[in-house]
Amino acid sequence: MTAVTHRPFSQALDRLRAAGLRPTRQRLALAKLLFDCCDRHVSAEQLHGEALSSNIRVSLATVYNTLHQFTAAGMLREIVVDAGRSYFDTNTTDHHHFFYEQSGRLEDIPGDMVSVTRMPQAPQGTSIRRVDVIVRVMG
Amino acid sequence: MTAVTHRPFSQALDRLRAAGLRPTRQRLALAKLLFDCCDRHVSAEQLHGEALSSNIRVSLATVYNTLHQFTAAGMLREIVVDAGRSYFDTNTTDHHHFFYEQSGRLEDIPGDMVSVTRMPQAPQGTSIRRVDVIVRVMG
DNA sequence: GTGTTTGCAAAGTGTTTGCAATTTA
DNA sequence: TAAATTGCAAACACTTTGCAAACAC
Repeated sequence: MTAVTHRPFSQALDRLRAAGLRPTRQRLALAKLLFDCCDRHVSAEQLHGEALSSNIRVSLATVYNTLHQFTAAGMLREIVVDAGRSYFDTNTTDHHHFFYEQSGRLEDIPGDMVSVTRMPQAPQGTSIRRVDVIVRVMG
Repeated sequence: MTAVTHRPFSQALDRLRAAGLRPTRQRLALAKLLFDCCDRHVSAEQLHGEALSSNIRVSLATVYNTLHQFTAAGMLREIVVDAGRSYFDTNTTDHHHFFYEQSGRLEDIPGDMVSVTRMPQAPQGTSIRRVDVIVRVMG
């Protein structure tokens, strides 16, 4: 009961420190919601809702700012599958997505389950930033 | 000079007829802008601008409606690469896209230049509607 | 004529911004 | 205390909607 005290924010804290972001109450709470569980795909609106449900007072604007800061810091990856809504993925490793067109849900496809072969050259003077494979499913 | 008269709207007309859409002045004009030239990637705003430049009186709402009707009829394909803007692609054959993150421009990659192998199974009770590969480039 | 399509303006969505008040180091 | 961060409300960009007028068949 001495050194092994429960430290609920340690992971979040470390992540923020590593990213050079001040660990404010809001950022810590959002980081905890995002990273303490499994891999997640959240929209800003969703995360804001979760924060409020958890009695974390945070404005939607701050949620947007925070999601973008986390993305810029490489802690999140932004996924676009649907005009008019951004999803943020806590899994930043190489992987792709199933998109359920009816429900709007996203699901990871592990990177090694899809191989893109015969990639074209990047056009003159450009470099490839990322290759997104989106498998759109129905039913 | 008899049967081979120039018929500027025939392609557009035929396409509309085939889709069961009444060939109204607006739809004909938009179809002409979309399909008379090469393969194109347009946003609604863009197409509306082109229509106005060509002295075609059409409202933005009608451009949206028309793009969606054409998409439903399989004449266009909607591409989402950028939250908050839809692009419509006149190339409905199997192919993929380069997306220039700086300019927001889209460019086709012929279907046979990319091979996706080792595709995962569609999840239980779903079927694959489409696989989109987006190669995001910078520079 | 009759049902479809259009235009307009208004409403809706999701996101960003400007700035004063607050918080962090 | 100085600089970063936050909240709010307003602004924004894009898209959809409702309904009367115009149009195609």
